[in-house]
Amino acid sequence: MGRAPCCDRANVKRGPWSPEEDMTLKSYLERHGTGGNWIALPQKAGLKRCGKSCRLRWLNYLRPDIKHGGFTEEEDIIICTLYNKIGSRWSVIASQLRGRTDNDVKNYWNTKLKKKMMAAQASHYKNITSSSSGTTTTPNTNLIHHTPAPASLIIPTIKTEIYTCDNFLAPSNEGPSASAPVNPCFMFGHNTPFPPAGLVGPPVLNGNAGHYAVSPHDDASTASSSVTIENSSNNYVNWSANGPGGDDAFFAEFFNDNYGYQEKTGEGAPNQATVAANVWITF
DNA sequence: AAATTGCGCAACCGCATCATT
DNA sequence: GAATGATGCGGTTGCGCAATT
Repeated sequence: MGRAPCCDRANVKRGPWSPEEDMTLKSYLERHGTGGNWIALPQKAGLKRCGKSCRLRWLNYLRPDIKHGGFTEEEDIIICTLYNKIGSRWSVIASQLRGRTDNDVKNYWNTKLKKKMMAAQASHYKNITSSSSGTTTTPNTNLIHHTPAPASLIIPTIKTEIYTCDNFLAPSNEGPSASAPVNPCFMFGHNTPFPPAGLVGPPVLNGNAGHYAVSPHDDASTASSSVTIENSSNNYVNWSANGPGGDDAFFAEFFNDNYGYQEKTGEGAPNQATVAANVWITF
């Protein structure tokens, strides 16, 4: 047996609210407040509506200081950022935007912003592929895209993903695994197309170590370089290049040339490049 | 001009969580 | 601790309008 409905559907009005109903509800709430009980409110206010419907109407439409439409670029960024971070928790996202309701943000995302973001992604990907050598390559959906993000829509990705060198195992060696982290097919996998579309290379993989990235100048038999991409509020790329022939300079140059990362200078930040803008990652 | 399609938005539904008894 | 009721939330639906055919 299902749960009993919150109100008698046969005796409540449904569908769009009339201006008279709006006025009745608004004036009642302004005079008495909710009284802590939405279920009893419609009867007290003289409305033939379900309490839940009254609550929704008030929160999404009648409440003072509600804004409708006209989302700004700044709001777009906040929504995208938070959606990346926490997913579809619209009430939390809406709470960060003055005058916006969860319903409004949800509708805006589903009807406009999602498409806008996807179009921006597609455009950015197209730019990358069109600037490559002209050979046709299969789009790599795990490719990591880097700045600059499309000027019209910067998508700050807050999702924290830390990849260590072990995440770059070659598909041919390891095969897909449900529990394995997403292989970004960066530039260190065995038998993965390299360079990825639009990028130049090649660093080569140390075949013995299997998991490690090494520069073309490293001694592949002994070097054990690794790269960590930390994509969070303190976006940066880390690398280490240990062992004989380990080539820090190569990685510094590689990230600078291909992604616009600027190597940090000074003590305390060796082997680390800060990202000039936000990192944009497609999974 | 009429029919069709697509879009935006308000509202509804049902489940999850919280509060009270 | 269990049962019950109220509230909050996210997914979905359906209507009205505009654009397109």
